[in-house]
Amino acid sequence: MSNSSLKSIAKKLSLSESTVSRALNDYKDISQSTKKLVNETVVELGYQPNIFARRLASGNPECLGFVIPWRDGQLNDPFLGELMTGMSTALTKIGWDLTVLVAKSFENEVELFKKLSMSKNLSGLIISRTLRNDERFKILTDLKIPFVAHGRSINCSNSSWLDVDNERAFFDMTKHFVSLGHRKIAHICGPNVYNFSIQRIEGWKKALLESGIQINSEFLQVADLSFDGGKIAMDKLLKLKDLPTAVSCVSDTVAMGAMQSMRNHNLSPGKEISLMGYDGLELGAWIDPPLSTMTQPIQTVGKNLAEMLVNLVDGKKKPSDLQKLVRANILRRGTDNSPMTIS
Amino acid sequence: MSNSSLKSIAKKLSLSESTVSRALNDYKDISQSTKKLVNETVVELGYQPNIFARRLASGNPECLGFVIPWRDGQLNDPFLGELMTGMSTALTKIGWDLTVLVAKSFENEVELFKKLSMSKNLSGLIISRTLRNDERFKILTDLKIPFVAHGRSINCSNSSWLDVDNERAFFDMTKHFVSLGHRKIAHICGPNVYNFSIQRIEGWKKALLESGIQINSEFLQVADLSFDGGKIAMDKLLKLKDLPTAVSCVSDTVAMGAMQSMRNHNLSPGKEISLMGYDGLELGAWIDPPLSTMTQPIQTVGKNLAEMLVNLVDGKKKPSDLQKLVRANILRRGTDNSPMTIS
DNA sequence: TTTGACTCCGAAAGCGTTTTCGTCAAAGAT
DNA sequence: ATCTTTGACGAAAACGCTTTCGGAGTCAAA
Repeated sequence: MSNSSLKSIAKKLSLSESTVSRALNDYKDISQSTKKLVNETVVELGYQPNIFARRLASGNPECLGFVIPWRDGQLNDPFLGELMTGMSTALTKIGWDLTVLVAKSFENEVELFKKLSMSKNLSGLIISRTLRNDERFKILTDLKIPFVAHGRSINCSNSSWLDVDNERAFFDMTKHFVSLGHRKIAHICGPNVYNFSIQRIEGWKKALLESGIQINSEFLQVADLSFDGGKIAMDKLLKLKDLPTAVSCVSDTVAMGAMQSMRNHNLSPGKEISLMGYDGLELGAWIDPPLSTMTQPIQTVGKNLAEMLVNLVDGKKKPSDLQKLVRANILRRGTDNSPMTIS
Repeated sequence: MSNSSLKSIAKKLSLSESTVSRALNDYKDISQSTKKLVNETVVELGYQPNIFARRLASGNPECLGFVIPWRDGQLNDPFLGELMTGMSTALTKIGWDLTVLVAKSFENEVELFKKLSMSKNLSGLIISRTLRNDERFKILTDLKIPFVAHGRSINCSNSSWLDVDNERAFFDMTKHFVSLGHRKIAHICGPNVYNFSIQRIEGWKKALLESGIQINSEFLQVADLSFDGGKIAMDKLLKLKDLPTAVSCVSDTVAMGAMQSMRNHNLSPGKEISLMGYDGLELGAWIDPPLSTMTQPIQTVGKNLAEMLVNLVDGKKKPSDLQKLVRANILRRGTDNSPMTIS
């Protein structure tokens, strides 16, 4: 049971508790031989330190908080589990904990931050669902709460973040359509409150420009990040005189809405019009035809987020030194094909 | 900042720390007047107790662990977020924390349990994805770790659990098909290692019997809990001479696989053959035709799970007193219709 | 007046670590 | 041979709270 403590180890080795403690924490003023002895006794006795005592004494909570992105009563992020799995595995390695926090609204989230900054229960925070102009960056910085954001914002240059290279992803996607022979490539983007919406549009535009294709403003449709949003946006695209032959969608969900719209117009997704989503949702493979998309290594992302935050908390790095861009990869499943008639 | 401590309150009120502490913890030997005073000063100073000190002194970690159901590298539970949101909201009310744990395999999970039982870092555990014969019930009981299971098992009578009334759900679903005029109702069930597989079969059977419909053993197909599993199972059903007019599927995922199979056979889901899934996945609404299913109030479930575990930890109740069955509701979306030709 | 019960509070000993500081012997420098 | 450095460890305070115990005060009953 929890019988083993520092004291028991000290007694067994005829050492003082402080020596044992420092041996475990790898202090330089402890000889290698005693360190070895201590470590052996630790496994022998199955010693588990009392984390609360340690956290009290050291002042380091050794605990990261993940703010679950709960907004307007909606939450069904299929990545959540994988993301947290990544974080958790990274943290358990070093004996830290991951606790989850829920913010039901923006105000609620700010209030949460303030409480945390007072209680010092958490070493740092991981936030997600960043907006184009996300006030949380400033608030957390002012409150001196170490944090790393999953996603960027307009004012994140002095903060720590990890994001997908959205621009690159949609550049790649669009280029991929071009290489398949498409020239009339539309883009259904998300609301511009989200930073990634802008970035993804940018990638789409750049690829078109680089391919010598003029940008048709009618080919850019804004959509809510939902099934219905995608459907409505595609409805609009299908009203155009000159239809696109490929559509790059801001998310898989939106793409599935777009597919629904196409079916309503008696069009087969991937035939008359190709399309791709983004997110790599597994369920995209379950529909007919299976949706092509772009994936990112979510679990690695979670691991990286946690590791970055730990470095931040340890004070080894400044926030601005901890910024990371990961890359998304094309996953061809069925809805990206060559145009039926090369124009 | 974290300047305020028990001491500061005590000093301000000319009381001893111990009195303040007991006032906050609502001891009976503190007068109402001082309790009031203390509570006022608490809000005035914005006092936040140091949870680590409290947990160290009291011996109660005030912290629940949720074991993320990670198996064979697969994890995409869309409920996870909502479930944890429910738990977290219930816990924050009483100042407890929710930390997540990941078990990469069964062995890994058991090892985790053992460590926890030694370190006493957590007050209790919430486990999920219970099997028909789930060893974890015995292991956790033996280790004296308080826990509540999300889902039942064959040997859970002395433990605390919360589960959907699976039998009832599939009874209702099947009855619903009957009321639509169906008589030839098949069931695609899950692997029998899962407890709910058995229960759902049971519900299907009972409804048929109660409706005076003889059970056709060919109408029961086992499937892996995956898209492909559903597809394969439906392939088999479609090979029968006498086709079913309705199919009750163990999960939405399986149902979507079944739909794929139907399309491959030039059948329209919901026309020649009706079908329903289970889980209430939102994405079921995004496909064509939208999948009818059964839903449960996931967030409430999470809240209940947490509350049950807190009661268990507090020792107010015995595990066997904390068992709860919740009900799932039919959600008609499009694939449940009357048979084309009433037989 | 004494006794007892009851109310309210303070003193103090923990809880199990970390961390600073001091000590002491042995090794090195002068 | 003396002085200083270095290496390795122990003593003890601190972290901020909980909880037991005892004691002072009040009031009513004996």
